[in-house]
Amino acid sequence: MNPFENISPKNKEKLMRSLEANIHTFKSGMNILSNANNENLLGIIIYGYIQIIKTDYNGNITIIEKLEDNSIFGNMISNISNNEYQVITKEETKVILLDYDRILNNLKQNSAYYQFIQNLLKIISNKIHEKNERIEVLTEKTIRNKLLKYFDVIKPNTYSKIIYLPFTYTELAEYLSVDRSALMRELKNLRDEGIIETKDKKIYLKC
Amino acid sequence: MNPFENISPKNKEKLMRSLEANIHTFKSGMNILSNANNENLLGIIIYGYIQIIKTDYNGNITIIEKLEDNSIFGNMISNISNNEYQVITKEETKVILLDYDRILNNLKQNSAYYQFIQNLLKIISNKIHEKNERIEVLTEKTIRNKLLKYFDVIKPNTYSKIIYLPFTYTELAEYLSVDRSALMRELKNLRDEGIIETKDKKIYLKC
DNA sequence: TTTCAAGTGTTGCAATTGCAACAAAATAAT
DNA sequence: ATTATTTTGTTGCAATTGCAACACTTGAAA
Repeated sequence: MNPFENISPKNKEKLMRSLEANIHTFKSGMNILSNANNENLLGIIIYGYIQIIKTDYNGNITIIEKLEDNSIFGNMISNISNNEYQVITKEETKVILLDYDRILNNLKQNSAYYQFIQNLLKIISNKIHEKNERIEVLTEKTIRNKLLKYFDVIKPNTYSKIIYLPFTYTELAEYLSVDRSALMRELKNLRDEGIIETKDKKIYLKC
Repeated sequence: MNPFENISPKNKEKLMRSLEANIHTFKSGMNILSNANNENLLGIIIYGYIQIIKTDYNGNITIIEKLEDNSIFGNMISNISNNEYQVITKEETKVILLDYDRILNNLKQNSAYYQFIQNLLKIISNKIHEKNERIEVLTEKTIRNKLLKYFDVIKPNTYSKIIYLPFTYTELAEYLSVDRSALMRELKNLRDEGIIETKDKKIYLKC
């Protein structure tokens, strides 16, 4: 969803000026926000592709989020409050950078501003929902149960039997936070036991 | 934080009327929202105590969230979209029930409404932050790393060496989604290796 | 004060998982 | 079209974990 939904281009410009927005274009491979750790930022991607990654003490990299056009990110919204996290452009990316506190405490109360706040609320509510789903999956104790819960969570409705993975299997292992080879093994077990069938990234639930 | 911060009692009443709020008082042990699964609800606790619990197919109960005065809950915000989840009062509890879609699409744009939206945004941002922290912890692969990451996440600042657990160890095992006895064993290992010291629910980090 | 429920602490054992190290297949880049 | 890189698929083995079954302690309720 676009954070500027139902806001005219003219009003958007005015709003951005009153919130003192900074617009930047970054080349691919740049580390955004590296020098802005103490500010409370909200970023909006106009176009491009960004990954929020985490580098732990061993140097292992985990992709936390992948963000495209119209996505929002920021200290409050994504987990980039400490320096293990980095916001990296993966191609040329244009972003609007806003001061989150200024958004929350803005005094100029016009309709474009309020529409903007409403839109943010919708987008963030949706983010919470996604995070709850991930927690639900991660809370399962075995890889098998993580997988089945994941299938359950992403299938379009209760009665769906077919799932199209939005991930590679490597990425799925990252999302479930399990070893990739162990994930492949468990998928094989599920196949052998006739619980699922797989064809590339298409999965049939047989129960 | 109170969702009605900076809103006068008078304006609060007016706002609640325009949003067609329902105010209910529930006795202890009631299952709120049991009959409202298809509506998109936002609840605000005026006073009382509520738990969001999850009952899985084996009948195991997990406490997802504990909510007290001024807390908010709802399909969009907490993960109560499917019927495995229940919102249970644990003592007499008074709540305001609002239609979330009505909040988001409200047309009566007055300052109390916008203050309310701003407050919700702050509260929800904070919730996201908490969920990100839980995901960070759950993503660690071993119990040891989950524990150390948890200590790192809840300690008041980078240089703190003392942690006061806000949980019983039983609840901590639930939060980390690991077997309780395995958690106790790992705590013992950490103690034996001189990495931590424990005294009831106080933990000293020795590194 | 006694009784009951909840939390803590421990252990052996089996099951699950991560790790390492491959080869083969599929994609992307030159 | 060829090369390089990423992804998939597999396996043995060691390490970690969950489970079950205890006893003991603490705290709340009767």
